[in-house]
Amino acid sequence: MLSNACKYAIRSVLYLAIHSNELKKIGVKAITEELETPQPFLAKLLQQLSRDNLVSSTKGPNGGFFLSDIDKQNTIWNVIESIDGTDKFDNCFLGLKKCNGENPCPVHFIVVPFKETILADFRDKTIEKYVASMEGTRQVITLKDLDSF
Amino acid sequence: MLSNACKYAIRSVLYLAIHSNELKKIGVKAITEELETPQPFLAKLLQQLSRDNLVSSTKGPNGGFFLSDIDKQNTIWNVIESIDGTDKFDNCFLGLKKCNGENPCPVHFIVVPFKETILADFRDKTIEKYVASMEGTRQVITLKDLDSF
DNA sequence: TGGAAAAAAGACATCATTATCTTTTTTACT
DNA sequence: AGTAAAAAAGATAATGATGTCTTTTTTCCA
Ligand code: FES
Ligand code: FES
Repeated sequence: MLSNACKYAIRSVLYLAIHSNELKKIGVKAITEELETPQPFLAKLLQQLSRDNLVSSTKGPNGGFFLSDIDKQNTIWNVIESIDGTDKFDNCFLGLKKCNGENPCPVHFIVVPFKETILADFRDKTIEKYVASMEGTRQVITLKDLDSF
Repeated sequence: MLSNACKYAIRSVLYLAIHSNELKKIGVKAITEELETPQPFLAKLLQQLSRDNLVSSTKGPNGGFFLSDIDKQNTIWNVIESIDGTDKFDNCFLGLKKCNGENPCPVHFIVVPFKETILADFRDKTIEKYVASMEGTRQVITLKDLDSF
């Protein structure tokens, strides 16, 4: 469904939402250590997210990445748009040209409710709200931050 | 989720289940035209399925692929095992090392019910039953076979 | 003002998936 | 027996995703 790149990106954004702010920036190195992702690869992804104004960054000593309050008003969906594009969400699970209820493949009516649920989650919640709801249910984005809340 | 290869394979098997039998074999060319898949690529996949006894075939004039009654007792899950392997079904949707309810990622409780539903569908229904239930609900595996039932 | 820290940018390398091409084997039919 | 049809097998190519390396730019701080 999502590429590795996109998974890394989403977890990075959530990580930054939880652990960073304008006053506490985090370097690529620290992020990759936490998320256990390849370092230069994640750097590229963060550059991309930065270009699309989904994360903020400053160069130089004590620089690093962080999420501003404005950044936190974006959604996971925006991250997916930036890294993977969202086309694939329209594809049929079994590879039919079109996914629709008129000519449904055998798993269509299993897949669509799932897709709608997760899509609503990604599209309608801001990063800020996303993180808030994670705290409530003790969900994690890295095994290392089990005790972060 | 599934690779293109696996999607092609699943649709081929279902296609053969519907349209072929010991007396009516179908060549690669005809199948690829129906399913709109790359011809030599699908040939490879059918070879693989044949090696794993998921489809039957005969060489020579009037030869081709078909599903025997025994073949129809297999499942979609067997096809996935043969082409993609089933490891990825255990992976976390957001790329965590492990997917489990103790350290769930933010979408874990959305993904798991879907996975269980579709997995049950793939694992517990024989191809034969699968096709039978398709007929009931007018589901398709190619836009071309809308009028096949 | 010089040096170091960090992101940004660009070029390059590796790998798996996807796809094609060619040759061989089997088999039916004349 | 000879020929043609079809799958089987093996070699090769193209593509995109993944990952790395090097250089440049920006910025802080001493
Ligand atoms: S038609 Fe296949 S998932 Fe909708
Ligand atoms: S932990 Fe992510 S899907 Fe289960």
